[in-house]
Amino acid sequence: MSVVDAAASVFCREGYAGANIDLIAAEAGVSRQTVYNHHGDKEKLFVAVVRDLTERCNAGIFATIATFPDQPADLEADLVAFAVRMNRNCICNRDGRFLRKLIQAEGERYPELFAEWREQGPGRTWSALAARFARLAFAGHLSIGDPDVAARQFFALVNAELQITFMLGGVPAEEEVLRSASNGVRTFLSAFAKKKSPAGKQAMLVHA
Amino acid sequence: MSVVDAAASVFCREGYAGANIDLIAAEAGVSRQTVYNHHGDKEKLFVAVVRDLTERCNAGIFATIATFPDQPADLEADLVAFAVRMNRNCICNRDGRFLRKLIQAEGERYPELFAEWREQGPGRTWSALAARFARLAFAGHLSIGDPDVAARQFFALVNAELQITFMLGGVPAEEEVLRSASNGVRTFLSAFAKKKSPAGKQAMLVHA
DNA sequence: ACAAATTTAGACAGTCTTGTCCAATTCGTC
DNA sequence: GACGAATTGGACAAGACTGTCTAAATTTGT
Repeated sequence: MSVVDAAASVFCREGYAGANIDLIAAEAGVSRQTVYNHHGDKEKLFVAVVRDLTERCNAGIFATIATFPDQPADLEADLVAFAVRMNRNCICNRDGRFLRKLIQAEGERYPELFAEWREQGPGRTWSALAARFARLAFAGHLSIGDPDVAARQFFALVNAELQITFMLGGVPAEEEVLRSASNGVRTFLSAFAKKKSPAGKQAMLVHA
Repeated sequence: MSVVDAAASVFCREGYAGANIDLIAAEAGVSRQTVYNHHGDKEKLFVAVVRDLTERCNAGIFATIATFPDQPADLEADLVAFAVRMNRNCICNRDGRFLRKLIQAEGERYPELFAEWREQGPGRTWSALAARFARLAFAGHLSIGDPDVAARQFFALVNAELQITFMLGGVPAEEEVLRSASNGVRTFLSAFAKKKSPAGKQAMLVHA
């Protein structure tokens, strides 16, 4: 395991103040001196950890958004599958859990660092996701007022039942993720499903 | 400020490991020795802080749930007002923010303590809230499948736009809270509003 | 006003951590 | 195999923190 990875693990488990460099070095399988050679001091190492996690998480999120169902065969099933993918690959995986915890625990102590995360991360991923929902709406699959609001509500709904597990740093079981996503998507579609008014146009666009 | 209140503040700001007793004593306006006389050691003090916050937060949440609109004059407006009350009095206030942060940061280190919180807190408040939604549905105001799911989704929706602010430990502005609640309730009612099939019964029950 | 209880300031030992220095060893590359 | 670069282990000083102790000061109840 690389030094940065080991540091991420220890910073998350022990907090910034509680993390000690000896433990990080041991977990990385290198000597303490090597840690200092590579990263200067504890604070620089921490910054490197957050930047690394941010980058990897963003890459994962964008890759997953690329799998958003633009031409859904079965809209409900496709959205559930998308939500589960997002959870598994971005939210519940190692990087996602670590980054979330570091933001929550140390965000206030490093305003500029986490402002950077906010721009690079949520600032970009939310609009990308909103754009996909806007496209679904434009194609006649959904009836959406504000795509940004819809994207945030989609996310909130499919994670609604996992909040407490996330709070305690746990990893929800596969079936919990699926259940939360299924319930969330059902409610989401109840609220945003295309009204059946111009049924012909809807059916046409579905198969366009 | 009491010792426990000062300790809550410092534990939240600095993390458990980073919190030092001198600072807590200074913030509480007492000597360090008094802190030790009252609470034994750092770990006992931390446990006292979490129990205190849990108790106060639960009291606030139950008090707010008691204001749930059972006989709504204007269902949408009443639910928005309820959500705003819940946010202001339980989620965004000092105790709520502190307890959330301590759970996120130290939950894994004290499994039994936070298991206790989970039983006393979410375990009871969620069913209380679900019961109120079940009552609304029974009275014909909503069309709900599973009240527990609906309660969690309601909560998720009205907080959907505040997640990032919460993550960074900030306090959303009053207008943000209102906007998130309004958007959330609108979507919630789009999904769960009573279908207009037995309109007579619905109207009758509304004024019963 | 007096006695008991509590609080206070300060000193203290013991432990831990950070970050540096250095000599010896290992590694990568030619 | 040889040479330069990187890594290692260990020692080290400086500082911080916890938890204890004690004697003096202050508050409290009566």
